[in-house]
Amino acid sequence: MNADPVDAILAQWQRERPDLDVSPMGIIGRMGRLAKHLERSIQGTVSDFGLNGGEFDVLATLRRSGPPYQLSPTDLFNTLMVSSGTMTHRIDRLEQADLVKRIPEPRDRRGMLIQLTSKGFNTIEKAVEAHVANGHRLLIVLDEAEREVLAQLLSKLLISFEE
Amino acid sequence: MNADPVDAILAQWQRERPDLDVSPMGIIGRMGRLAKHLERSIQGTVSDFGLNGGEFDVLATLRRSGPPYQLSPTDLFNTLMVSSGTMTHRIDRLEQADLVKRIPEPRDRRGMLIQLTSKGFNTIEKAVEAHVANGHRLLIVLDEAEREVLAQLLSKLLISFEE
DNA sequence: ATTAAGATACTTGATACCGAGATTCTAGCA
DNA sequence: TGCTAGAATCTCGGTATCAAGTATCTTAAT
Repeated sequence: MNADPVDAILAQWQRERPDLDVSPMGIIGRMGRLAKHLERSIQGTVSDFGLNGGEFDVLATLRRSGPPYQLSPTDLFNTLMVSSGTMTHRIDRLEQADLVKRIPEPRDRRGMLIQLTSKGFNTIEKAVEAHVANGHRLLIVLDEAEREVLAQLLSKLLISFEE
Repeated sequence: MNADPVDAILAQWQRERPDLDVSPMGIIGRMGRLAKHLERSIQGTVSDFGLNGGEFDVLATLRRSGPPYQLSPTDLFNTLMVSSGTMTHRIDRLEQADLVKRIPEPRDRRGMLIQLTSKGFNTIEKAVEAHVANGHRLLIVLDEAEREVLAQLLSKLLISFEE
């Protein structure tokens, strides 16, 4: 049973504040650190394709939505949990790189649709493959059963937030 | 077996790219979303004490290190996984708010030690209590056994990153 | 004592993000 | 029809972050 940095943190709290049950930090702290590690690994993978993590997320969201590979900015920032201002900025950069284009929403003149260009499609196609391969590599330390249990527990927790 | 947003994402990929095994995204995607939710919840909790998430982390790290509640900036940014520039900025703000003070490291004139002030100590004492209470609330959907399993799996994964 | 190598902290410049506000438009109701 | 509430997008100002570079200092070897 190896120790990780969070075990040391919990031990410190136990010593300093024995009156507190800090066990939630065992989960929350690990989740925070893991998310940082994962984000850095993703960043490193997709930078080979000229993308950063946020840009990758936008392209991937459009790609997996299926033909004609277009979504509204509102759909995109709701899906990706960022502000509208952040999404405008991301779209600006992706449009400059000719990876997406803005087209007017025919049924609502306020709205826009963001569509993958063919260059964007080809880019995300390769980037996703690299991302998935990287994902398998990152999770190599967990066997199939452990991954299943972990995904299930994370899902349960996630549902409690998303309602 | 309720569904979460990530299940929908996996189903989309299955439809669009049946050649790819995107199962790692089931864990990585959930972890990313959960980390965002957790970060926002923490932010909301500690803002009652005039802190943001990063400032809370610094004060908590000093507090749990025990008397005399002082660490070097290098220890702090290594522990918290941020750059030295970020840590300089955080310390600047905390020092302005009279929550920490910089004192010269006696044995190394390059170095500084960051020490909790009594105001900083009192602030983090209350903030940690609120943070811990919030943590229990966030994890309420998991029973004791589930939390144990989750912490264990996260730890296993974390260790694979931190070596 | 001198020098070289490495450690430490800070500074700077660029980037990404958020929140609030401005603009434009739709939809529903009187 | 005319009006109002709200939606969709973008703009703007402020802040947090990182990476790279600078200055200072210690340590160890000569």
